[in-house]
Amino acid sequence: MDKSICPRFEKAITILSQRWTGLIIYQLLSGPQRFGTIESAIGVSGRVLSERLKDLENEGIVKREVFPETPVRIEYSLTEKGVSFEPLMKEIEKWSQHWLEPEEIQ
Amino acid sequence: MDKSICPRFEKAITILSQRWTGLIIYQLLSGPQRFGTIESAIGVSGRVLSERLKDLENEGIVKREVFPETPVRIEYSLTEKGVSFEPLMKEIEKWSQHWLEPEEIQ
DNA sequence: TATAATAACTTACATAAAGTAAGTAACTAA
DNA sequence: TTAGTTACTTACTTTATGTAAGTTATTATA
Repeated sequence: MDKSICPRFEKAITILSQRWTGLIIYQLLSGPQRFGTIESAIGVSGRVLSERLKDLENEGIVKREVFPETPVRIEYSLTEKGVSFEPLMKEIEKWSQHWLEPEEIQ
Repeated sequence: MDKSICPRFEKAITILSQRWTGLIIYQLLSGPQRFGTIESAIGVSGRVLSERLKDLENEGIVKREVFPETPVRIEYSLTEKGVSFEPLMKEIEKWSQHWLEPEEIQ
């Protein structure tokens, strides 16, 4: 190995390269959401979603808030650091609209 | 499932969420490179690199060129579609420099 | 009082993806 | 004839993810 890649860049792309992470952040950009909503919106399994949300919380990207109602309501939302992914997501959107044809997907 | 996410966006983020894909594209942005160079630059295993390069060729993102020297030289480079990832990579770089501290990385 | 419902997980197990290291092909140099 | 070089491929192991059932906590319903 001979890695000359900036470690900060590498860390960032490692976060985004984790399966589901990008979609979770993208989904939360539309506002705070519950576990089950994210799960069905992006089609991730509960097992992995649970794992990812913990990781993202540890990274300071996602915030978890408990509302002691019945049944309990838990909302996930983006921190400032999480919201800062917006320009990047816009770039992905822009790229996809320019370079991907609807018919050639899948 | 209830997916209301734009399929083009989803496809784009699926490409980027594949482990190593982003780093391979980033690495090739600095110019055409050989298999072994990419392998050691980003630290991916040959087995997976081989797989990813084929995928990226099929997506029209990477181009493979054979030079019949001895030993044979094969160069991988980005197509126009591949180069178009540059602004996106710049955004990742920008984000990482703003939001990641060097000391907190691994 | 017992049962059911709901949300957010967690656990156990199965399948898929990625890592490791040895092997192959094609060619030249020693 | 043997060794070296590059770009892979193959067989096998380890890790990640998917699936589906189970758990916890709380209230509503029969």
